[in-house]
Amino acid sequence: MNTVTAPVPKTSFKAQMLLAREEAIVQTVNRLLAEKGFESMTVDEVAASVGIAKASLYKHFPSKEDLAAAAMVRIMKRTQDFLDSLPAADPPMTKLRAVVRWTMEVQLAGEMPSLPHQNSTLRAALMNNRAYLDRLMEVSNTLGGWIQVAQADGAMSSKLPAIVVLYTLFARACDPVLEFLKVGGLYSDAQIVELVLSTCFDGLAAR
Amino acid sequence: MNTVTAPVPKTSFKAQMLLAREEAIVQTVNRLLAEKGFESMTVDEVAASVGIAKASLYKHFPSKEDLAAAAMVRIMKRTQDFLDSLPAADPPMTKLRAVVRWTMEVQLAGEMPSLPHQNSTLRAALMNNRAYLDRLMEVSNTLGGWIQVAQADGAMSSKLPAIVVLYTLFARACDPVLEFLKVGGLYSDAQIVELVLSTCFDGLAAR
DNA sequence: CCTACCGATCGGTAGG
DNA sequence: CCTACCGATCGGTAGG
Repeated sequence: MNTVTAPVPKTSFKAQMLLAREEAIVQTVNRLLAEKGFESMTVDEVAASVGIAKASLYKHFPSKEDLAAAAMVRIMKRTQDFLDSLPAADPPMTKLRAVVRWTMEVQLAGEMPSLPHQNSTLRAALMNNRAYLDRLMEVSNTLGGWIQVAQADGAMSSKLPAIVVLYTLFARACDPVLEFLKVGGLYSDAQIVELVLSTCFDGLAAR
Repeated sequence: MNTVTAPVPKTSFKAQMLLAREEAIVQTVNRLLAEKGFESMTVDEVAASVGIAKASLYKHFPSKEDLAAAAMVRIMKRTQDFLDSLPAADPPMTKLRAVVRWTMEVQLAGEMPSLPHQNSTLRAALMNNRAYLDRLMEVSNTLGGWIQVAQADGAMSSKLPAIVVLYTLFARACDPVLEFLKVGGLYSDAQIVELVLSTCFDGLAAR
């Protein structure tokens, strides 16, 4: 029994330490991407913030792009976890509002990595990253299903193609209006979320 | 007469050459800012694209930030010119839709410099740039007036503070949804503009 | 011997 | 206006 079970916690402990360190790294990268974006974030900064040597960082991730991609995979996982946590019985429109509200709260908390710019090296790296694409597809499929049902039951506008609605929901996760309003200081975070949520779902025109 | 008029075209010619060069520089910077953003745009790239030496660039603009600020001032001027060109008799809501449509067309044409990120050196430079702040204020005041009238006459939702509406309109100028839909290739530029315009003014919820 | 990690420095390139 | 070049800092990796 000892000869069988003894090595297990040994390797498990090592692997656990490794994973804990990687989680700390990715969490730091996530925060820095939210604060300053991919181009302005430096690898030295990441290492210093985690409290390890830069060379140690490269033992875990082979490049700066891979570092950022891991953070993008993490936020996609968190998003999917949130989607899975929503009551299945809720109307699709309620769930869609809930996820947009959640992404805005994440952004206001400084935990939403900003999308890479069009001609970024990160963009190209993400488009070749299977783990990221799989997660993105998973979230898109879940949201896409809800959008179609919401349009079918009349809660959501049927004038708009589902893909346009999907992109619009994604874009709200990095809407600069949230930051502008926060800097303005006139409204609380909760008020900002509800205001932008209203512009998104109800529109600017009077109803 | 000659002694009076002769020197005028001489200095005017020199100044005209200077201004023409500066306009060429700023136009190039504007395009590059739209393509890749401030952090990824290099000064060497601007010089090469304009067709002058990098050192010559610094004869006109003292820093990379000033180069970018000149492009931001230029787009603000273009925006104000467009606002002034709108028929004064048009309802405010019509004019607000027109300006959002115009900014989207500019973005799709690759001529809308993307907003600097939160913790960018450019952001700080712009906040200390009188010319930029004056232009921004001018555009904001014009739009702000129209928003108030549109809310008073019932065309625009009165639930939303005017400042939220103003920021939302500004944010549409750099909405990533346009680029995503363009990359998707399913819709023409004109269709993309009308679709996103609908999400902005009518919202995602059915009416 | 291995792993994990460090101080120091690599080749290139940024803004100026 | 250009060629040449700087202090610094970038992403990434050497040896120990």
